[in-house]
Amino acid sequence: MSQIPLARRSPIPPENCNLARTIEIVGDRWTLLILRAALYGVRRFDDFQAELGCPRTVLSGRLKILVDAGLLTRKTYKVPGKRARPEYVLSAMGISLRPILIGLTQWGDVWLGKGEPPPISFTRTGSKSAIRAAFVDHEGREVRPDQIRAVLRG
Amino acid sequence: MSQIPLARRSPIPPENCNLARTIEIVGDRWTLLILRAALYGVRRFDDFQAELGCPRTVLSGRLKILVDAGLLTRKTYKVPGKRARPEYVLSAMGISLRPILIGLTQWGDVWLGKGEPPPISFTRTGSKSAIRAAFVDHEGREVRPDQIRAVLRG
DNA sequence: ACGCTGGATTTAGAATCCGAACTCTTTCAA
DNA sequence: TTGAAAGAGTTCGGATTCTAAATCCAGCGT
Repeated sequence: MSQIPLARRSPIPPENCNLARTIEIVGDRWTLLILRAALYGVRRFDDFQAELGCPRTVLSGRLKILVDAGLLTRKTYKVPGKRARPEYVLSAMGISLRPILIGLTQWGDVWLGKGEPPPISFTRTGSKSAIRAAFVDHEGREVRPDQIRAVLRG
Repeated sequence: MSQIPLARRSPIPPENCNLARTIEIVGDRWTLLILRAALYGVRRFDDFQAELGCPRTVLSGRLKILVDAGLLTRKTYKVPGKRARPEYVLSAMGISLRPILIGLTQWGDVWLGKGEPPPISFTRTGSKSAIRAAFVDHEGREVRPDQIRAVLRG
């Protein structure tokens, strides 16, 4: 079934791979859920907390990490008649994770959705048919998974 | 900068979302690295361990989770003159995560690669130019990020 | 019988997680 | 002027989970 030939080691040690550095940042339960919420427009501490139901200590720590890493920007907002408060807004760096989050969602729809239609799907503006995360070449044409080749630098 | 309008909650509670179920499985440091190695062809316990440098207890537990979830299949291999051993081979379910791993890698290349060219890149078979993660419509044509709309079921 | 090898569990200590309560500051209302 | 409310955290034990290292176990070759 698997077309992947046996290997004892990967061609690139994980710690040299940018994937590992990425996982350092987003590779945990809460962080990905925080980013999901942020992509839907959630920005405030208590809103994140109500959304995730995670301990406030953990949320506070994760937000700090995401700000330090540059995925979130800490700004100040002020509702008239209320005191100024911080809000956590996605940076371009954070927004660019959107295809991956949607890709993960769609993977879950396919493999974990128990026959039910997915609760949320994505379309092009003004169209009805669904879009999906995929790979494209430099001209914007889809590259199917079996056409993908890895190329080592060297 | 952010075009995302403020929201107090996401339109779908995380626990109903297939993304959350996905994150339950792959949302930790080691699991994603295990899948990375598996996609490169690593299959055996000690090879995974040497590759990741993670505690054997953790590896053993994670492999069990991935087998139970259906991403890995536990098979038996036998080198003549040695005893039979289990090996952990990606199922179709596991292999279909490859685009996401590649997407994460490329995200890291862009945002975390310190000016260096990425150690590994991806192309279409027989081509030289790089591919990238994006969205496509049902005909395989790219949809730009600002054209994406989320549609709720109901 | 003995050691080797690869897969996996045991153990003890460190780090992390969790929930609940508490702090701090400004604003509004009595 | 006193006090309650709101939002964003921090503090605090106790429960999990992680880590590293040692150990166990089964079959193979000698």
